[in-house]
Amino acid sequence: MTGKPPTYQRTNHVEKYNQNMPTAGTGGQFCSMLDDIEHLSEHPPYFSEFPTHERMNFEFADILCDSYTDAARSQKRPLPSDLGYYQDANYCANTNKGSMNRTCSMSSDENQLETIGDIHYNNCCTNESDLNQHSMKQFNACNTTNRMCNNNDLMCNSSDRMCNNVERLCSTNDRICNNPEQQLCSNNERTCTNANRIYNISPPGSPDVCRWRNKHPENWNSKDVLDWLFYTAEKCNLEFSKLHSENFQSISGSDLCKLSIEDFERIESVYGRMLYSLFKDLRDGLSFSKPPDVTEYIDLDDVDVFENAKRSQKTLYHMNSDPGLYPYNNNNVPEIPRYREEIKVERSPGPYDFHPGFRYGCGNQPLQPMHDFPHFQPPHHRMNPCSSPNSQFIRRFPSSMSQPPNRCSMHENVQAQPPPPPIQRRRPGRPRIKSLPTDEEASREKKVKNQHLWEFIYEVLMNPMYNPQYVRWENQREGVFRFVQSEAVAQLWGSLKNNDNMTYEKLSRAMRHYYKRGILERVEGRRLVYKFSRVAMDRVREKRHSI
DNA sequence: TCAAGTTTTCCTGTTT
DNA sequence: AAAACAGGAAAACTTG
Repeated sequence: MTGKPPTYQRTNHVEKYNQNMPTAGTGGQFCSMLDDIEHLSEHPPYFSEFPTHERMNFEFADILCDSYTDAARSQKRPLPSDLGYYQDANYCANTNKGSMNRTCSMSSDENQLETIGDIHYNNCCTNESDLNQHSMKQFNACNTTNRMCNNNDLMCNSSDRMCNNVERLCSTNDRICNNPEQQLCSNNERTCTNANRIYNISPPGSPDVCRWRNKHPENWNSKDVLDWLFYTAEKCNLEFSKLHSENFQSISGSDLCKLSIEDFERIESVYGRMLYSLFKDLRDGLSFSKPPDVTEYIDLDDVDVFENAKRSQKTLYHMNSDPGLYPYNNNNVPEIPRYREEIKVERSPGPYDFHPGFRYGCGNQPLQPMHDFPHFQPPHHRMNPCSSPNSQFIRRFPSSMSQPPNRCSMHENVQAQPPPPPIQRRRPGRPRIKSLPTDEEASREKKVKNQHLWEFIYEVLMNPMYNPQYVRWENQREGVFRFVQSEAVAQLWGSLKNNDNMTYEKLSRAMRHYYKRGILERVEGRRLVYKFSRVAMDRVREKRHSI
């Protein structure tokens, strides 16, 4: 790699992003950037313009490279020889933030530029000397603590902007509390303007991902364990690529409490010791008060969004001023966490909550009209058993996850449950749809059902809301990916197909059909790992370009 | 209406 | 022991 990058010049859209950054959630940022793709296609992709979120940078880099390359080709503009330079700058930052060891390679070779958006799993400069060597310090140099870039012109000083994804989403509660109307309005404007790329479902970063904070680890379910793991990984800047999160997938909190440090090291060879130390603090060093009653459902017909937000102000945690469970001291070492006093949580949508006609924004900003988002329209007849056409309830727990014993108890006041019917074996094959949809519904569902499973999986992989929490690339260039929360992905797929009964077992069966059809290739000896064939990768890229 | 393609469901057995 | 994998069979569903 030779040559000196041209001087960076701030452009208007950067200003715009920076204005948006403090309050927009991940989806909002991502969509806002996509809005500007047209502009960016006219300019070399200066990835260092996109601070704060390495995953988003990474996904976005793929799109930007393709977009810019395509635009340059179509207009017969020469591709800059230093295009890859900026990518390297970007990925150095990513690596130093502890996210992923990956970089784009740079080449003036035509074929290389053809796939400039691909990811090469080469070595990436990981320290300041490497950056100096590449003369990129002025652009996006990272300091040795792997936490900050030193380009003040580009980076946001606001703690809001610098916070990681989990922090941002968790603190949304507080933002809503601080200024609910302004916040909700601005989020409405910003969030997910590109329906083709962002799903209309509640993000995994909704306040439920912090639910583990509310209870002793002994009472965590397997989802809480994963939420804690990802929170800790983000907080401590662990490298997701090295984190064996799948080994925690089926572990409950009580099981986790029983594990020794050796067990932790066995199931998580890289960070096991550190995780054990942090978990031990949670397990032994804290006191918890038993949470009071939790409202399971809320009747949306009676909800005024702003009133709901104001009401939440009285009940939700004040996380904005919360330094986090693992506040950092001057040495960037997590300190012993402290829990806040338990406060009633009136309602917080779960990561897999769906609601016909509304979708969730970021964090606890729950309700937004969904008319503009046909891509992931939740099906109308996928309703909670408690619901009725005029009274719709948000389901708090996904069907595949741990559920409260009585879904309807809040509204039915703990009625006695009838004895369970005798287990009957259903006939094999797909059951018939119970009710015929309306024309409108049929049209919408038709669009949704046009998407094949493998395309859905790819979209999820490209969505920073779900990657790496639900799925993640093992090697994006080769199309190798891994399920992190397999049942959660199955839930997403099931909701898309109006199928409450979808499980990973069934989803994986459908995936295995792809082996014969050449869409997927086997990855021997690795659980939950699949690989897109070259053909599939090419097809899905074509499709994305055509959007 | 039909055929082909796709997905879902159930199943048994194997591997990790 | 449990989860994941493998793949056959049958049925439901979509699309052209």
